[in-house]
Amino acid sequence: MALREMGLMEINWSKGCRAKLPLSRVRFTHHLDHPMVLWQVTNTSRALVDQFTRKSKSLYTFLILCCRVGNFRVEPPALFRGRGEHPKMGKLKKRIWPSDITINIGKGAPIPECPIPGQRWKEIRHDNTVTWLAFWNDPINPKEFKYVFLAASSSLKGQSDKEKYEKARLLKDYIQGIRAAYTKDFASKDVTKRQIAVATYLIDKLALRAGNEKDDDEADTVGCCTLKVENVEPLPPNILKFDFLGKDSIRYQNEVEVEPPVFKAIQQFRTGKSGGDDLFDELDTSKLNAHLKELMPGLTAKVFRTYNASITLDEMLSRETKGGDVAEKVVVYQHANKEGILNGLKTDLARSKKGKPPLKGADGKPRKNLNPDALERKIVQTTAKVEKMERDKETKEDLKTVALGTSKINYLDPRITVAWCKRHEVPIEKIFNKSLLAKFTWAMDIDPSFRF
DNA sequence: ACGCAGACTTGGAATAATATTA
DNA sequence: TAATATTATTCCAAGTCTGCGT
Repeated sequence: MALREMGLMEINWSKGCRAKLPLSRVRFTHHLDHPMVLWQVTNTSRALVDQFTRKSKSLYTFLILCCRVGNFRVEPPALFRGRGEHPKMGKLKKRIWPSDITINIGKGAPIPECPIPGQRWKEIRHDNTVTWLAFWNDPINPKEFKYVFLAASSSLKGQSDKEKYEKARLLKDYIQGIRAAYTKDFASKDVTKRQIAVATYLIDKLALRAGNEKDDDEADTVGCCTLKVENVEPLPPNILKFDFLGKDSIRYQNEVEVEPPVFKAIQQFRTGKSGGDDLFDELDTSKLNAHLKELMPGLTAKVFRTYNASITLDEMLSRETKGGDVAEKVVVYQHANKEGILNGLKTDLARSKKGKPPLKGADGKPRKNLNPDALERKIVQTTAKVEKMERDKETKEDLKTVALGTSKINYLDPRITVAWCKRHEVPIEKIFNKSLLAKFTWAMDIDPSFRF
């Protein structure tokens, strides 16, 4: 790939050039094993780089990674909100000072001046095995870290995004075997094996998250491995009724028909336990992922979400695109996208649009008292709004009520979309907005025949 | 095996920008 | 032209997963 496409530019770092660079915008680093200058790109700076590139005659000494930084501001002091019933809600999030911040720059690079007189950085590191530019401890939970990373549009992020989708594509070659294996293990004599099999099935079929252990000072939410007995109710003959708070304290409620052996296994995992006990008492995410890794190199629980969302989009697009003009094809895409979400990630992406996480305060304090008139008006207004939404939902087949963006960003291989656009002569700008286009630069030159 | 530090992705809510309607 | 609706962007919380020391 050409340097330029990777967001890289080689420049001559001779004396003449040095004076012209807006040094206030320049950060030195050494990612990608090159001595390199990190540069927040603006039109002016891009023009300058072009100028240097043209003029330079002697040997290059530096690479400029011409890309944006993601979050370059520390979070200001505030009251911590948290989501759901968070034990630390309302805690003061204190100010971050330079003396809290560790920065990561190239060896021998000039240390950026500390913006507050009389203070200094906590630490200067020279670690080119990581991608962060700076970090500090989270003032709410000092055991955790906040980082400054590159923006999603950077080549570094693009590369790992691509790797993520390549891994999901690899799962295609293994999925049949994996499904056959776990189906067989539903009835295994070994409890651990049986639990692994059922958990993998739920992750695959329902797109549940892995479910790491959580501390007591975090909101009480669960994922697959941390499901409790009370979260999964077996309704004979073979329905499982799920009800739990997942990521971001979003409620997951779903009744699904499952294979009889799965139903039987769940019943058996529940026996002799009380509601608050772990359903999968033999399991945690590291055991589960260790097992998945034996089935496919690099396989972990989250890969299933990516795989299932992307494969669904790919299949739907190829099945449903017949003819029609660009506008009609865009509708086909939106529809496929929506179905993809509903089939694969219905669990929370779509659901989250409707219900709110329970935020009930301890005292259920009512909001500011409105006078009855205002209240009345508000109710009428809201009711009208709801009615309008109902109508829209029907007439537009619910297309607009599902946010298509979210899954596009994280779960759907952009090459599926780009290739489909090329095959059907739909301008990619009809599908991706500006930041998605920037984020998915790496996918734009894909062959039209690409299939996930 | 296990716990924990560390680094990275995911995702909803708030806010800002832009388009549409009255 | 102002009010309102829609879409894009920012913010930062909350997950996943790895690797390391014991």
